Amino acid sequence: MDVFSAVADSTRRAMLDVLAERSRTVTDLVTSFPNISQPAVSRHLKVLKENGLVTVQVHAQQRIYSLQPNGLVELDNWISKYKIFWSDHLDSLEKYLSKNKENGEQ
Amino acid sequence: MDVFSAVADSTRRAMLDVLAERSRTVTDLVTSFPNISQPAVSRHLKVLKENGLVTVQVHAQQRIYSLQPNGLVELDNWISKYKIFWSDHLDSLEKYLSKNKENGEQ
DNA sequence: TTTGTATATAACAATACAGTTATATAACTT
DNA sequence: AAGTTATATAACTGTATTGTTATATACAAA
Repeated sequence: MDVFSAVADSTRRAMLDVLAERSRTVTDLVTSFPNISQPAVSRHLKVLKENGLVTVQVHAQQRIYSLQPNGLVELDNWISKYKIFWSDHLDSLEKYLSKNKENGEQ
Repeated sequence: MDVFSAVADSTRRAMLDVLAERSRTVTDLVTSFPNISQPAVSRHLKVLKENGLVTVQVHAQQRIYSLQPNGLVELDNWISKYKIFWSDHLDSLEKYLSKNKENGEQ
């Protein structure tokens, strides 16, 4: 599975959100996601790890998962190829902003 | 299906690449993707359209598909939430670049 | 050294998804 | 009008993915 599919799952994206607050053990995450079982959480974490989205620190029996940017950078690089296609939109935004500035409107 | 799943499919990403070169009819795209059938192409285009990744212009019996940035902007916005997590990496890149500049490389 | 805690993996079921062929729709051509 | 071209949709199939429960592993605690 690649990083695109890794973030395609909404549960995994929610897990990234939780990990963005702070690092968590698997048990912490199981508590944060009462809808799904512990094995399901572990497997999601495996996918996230395999795609450079989280790292693990071993701490006795606990595994502490942390957000890692690598996978997201890969996604960002992919998107950047297409950014030229929304320069028009940005231009429009710039025009809109400068026009309103002239008019004294926020 | 959301925009994350829309770009999770490698064929759809390849279609975006082809459309990034220039707008195409469905038949053009079918030619560009000899591995898959015309109905498969049409369904991929439907997914891309539903997620703001392409637009369609009707031209007689032909449909001309063009890349549209909306869906990609949505993805970019999502990623931007996490960009703070790779500021360290960017710092490293800056250091790397400035170091090589000093050394007269590249 | 037995019991408990934390996590991962195996095996399986249900669902989602991408592919196919066949067919429908709609516009152009003759 | 009849045939052709361009695209979409329907129905179906195979595979992938997510979830489950049961179990294995590995360390900690008593």
